[in-house]
Amino acid sequence: MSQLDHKQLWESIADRLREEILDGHLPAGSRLVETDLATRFGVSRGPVRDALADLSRSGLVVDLPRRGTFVASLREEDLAEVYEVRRALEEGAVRMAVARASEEELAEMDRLLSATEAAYHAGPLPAAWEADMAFHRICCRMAGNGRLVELFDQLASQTVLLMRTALAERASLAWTPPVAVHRHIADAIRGRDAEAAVRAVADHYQYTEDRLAGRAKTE
Amino acid sequence: MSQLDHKQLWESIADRLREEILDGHLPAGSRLVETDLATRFGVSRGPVRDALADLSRSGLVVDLPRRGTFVASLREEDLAEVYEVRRALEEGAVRMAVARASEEELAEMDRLLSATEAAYHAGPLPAAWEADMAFHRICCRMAGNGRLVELFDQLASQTVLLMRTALAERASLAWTPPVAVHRHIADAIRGRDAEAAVRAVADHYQYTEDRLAGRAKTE
DNA sequence: CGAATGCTAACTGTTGACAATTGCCCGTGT
DNA sequence: ACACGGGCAATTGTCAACAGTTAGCATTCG
Repeated sequence: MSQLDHKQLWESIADRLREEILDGHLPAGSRLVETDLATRFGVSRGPVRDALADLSRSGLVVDLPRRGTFVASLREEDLAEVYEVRRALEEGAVRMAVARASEEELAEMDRLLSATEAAYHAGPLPAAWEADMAFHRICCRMAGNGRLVELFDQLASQTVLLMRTALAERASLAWTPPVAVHRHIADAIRGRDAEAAVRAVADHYQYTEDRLAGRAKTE
Repeated sequence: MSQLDHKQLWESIADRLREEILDGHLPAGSRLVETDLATRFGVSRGPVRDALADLSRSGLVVDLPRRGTFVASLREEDLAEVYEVRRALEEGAVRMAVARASEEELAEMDRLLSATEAAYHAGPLPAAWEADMAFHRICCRMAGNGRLVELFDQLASQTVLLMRTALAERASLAWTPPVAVHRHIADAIRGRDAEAAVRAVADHYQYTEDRLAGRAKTE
């Protein structure tokens, strides 16, 4: 594992920035000045530019030419877009997972499912959301399609940022992960029932979208 | 439209490189030396790096750290991956398109459909493939989801590169766009029948995958 | 007093150069 | 003849500097 520790400089920077954005340390709309970041990380502007380009690809920052890069401030229509694409992706993912999931992966899925329930009952919501996302991720990984996982990860980070910014504006958006629905998905995959799995994912997202739309209206 | 003609330098370079890769002028596996490209385009290495990073995001080139960037040489398993993700994405896309497609977009779709048939009957296959891809693209655009279109475009360029490299190795992979299946999809969208549209897309990709798998076996 | 214009400061896009690492080639030893 | 090791060229990663552009502010004119 000598080729793996050779992490490119801009990757480390991107990781740290991503972390600071997702944990709210860098609020949405913040301006990211290349020079400042360069001095802060003790490097030149080159790697910083690369890191920002990567974050821009992930949709965590927006890059206005000649004007600078800012932490993305995603709106509710973005939330809807992200969820729509995630639904399409995950419906396909579980169909593939039904055909390919290994026993180890199924066990891992069960473990994450229990973790979600535990976090849900324990109380602190952020932990539950993290577990929720991990469950969705394993669903995509079980599809055995690297490109699909990559796209999901992009959408996942956007979801996290979205939840944070949306939540900062309106606490009423807070939600609890639907563990019961997750279990439907898990059961369908374990039972190798493709149609049921797809339907379970569709229900899941239908529920989520309805919920968000409902909240938006009641506000 | 004074802000649109200010195309970033690296964008123009990326466009030209993408073109040369997709039309086969730069064969798969070619080494792309930053210095050479810089002198060739009359710019510095900076914009070239940005352009290569963008192409790397699209999956058209692979970037080995400290070793260089090469035109991606995609294999048959990559083809399978790309088609799987495209299927998932487009199934979702047509479901949204059924709910949102405007009359103008439907007309555009019909136009592209006719163009595909015309190109198919005219003879030159590359033109037919181009029309085929344009049809798929309008299906995604009708979904009214910018992120989805972006992801589709990435997968589309990979598909083109893939078809070219695969075809160079084995001429037996040549195929003709299934215009009849396209018409099924178009009819379902125009008829606002979501389930039929999804089924039509699924059939389309099932057909394509079977065909590719069959060819691979008979060879 | 408001709006338009010119100035200033700051930041990005781009450039050229330096340093570090990699792969290759050749010589040497077995 | 072949494997191994050292030196060399080539190429990337990184850095510092320059020039163009943009936003903000003061000034001036109507």
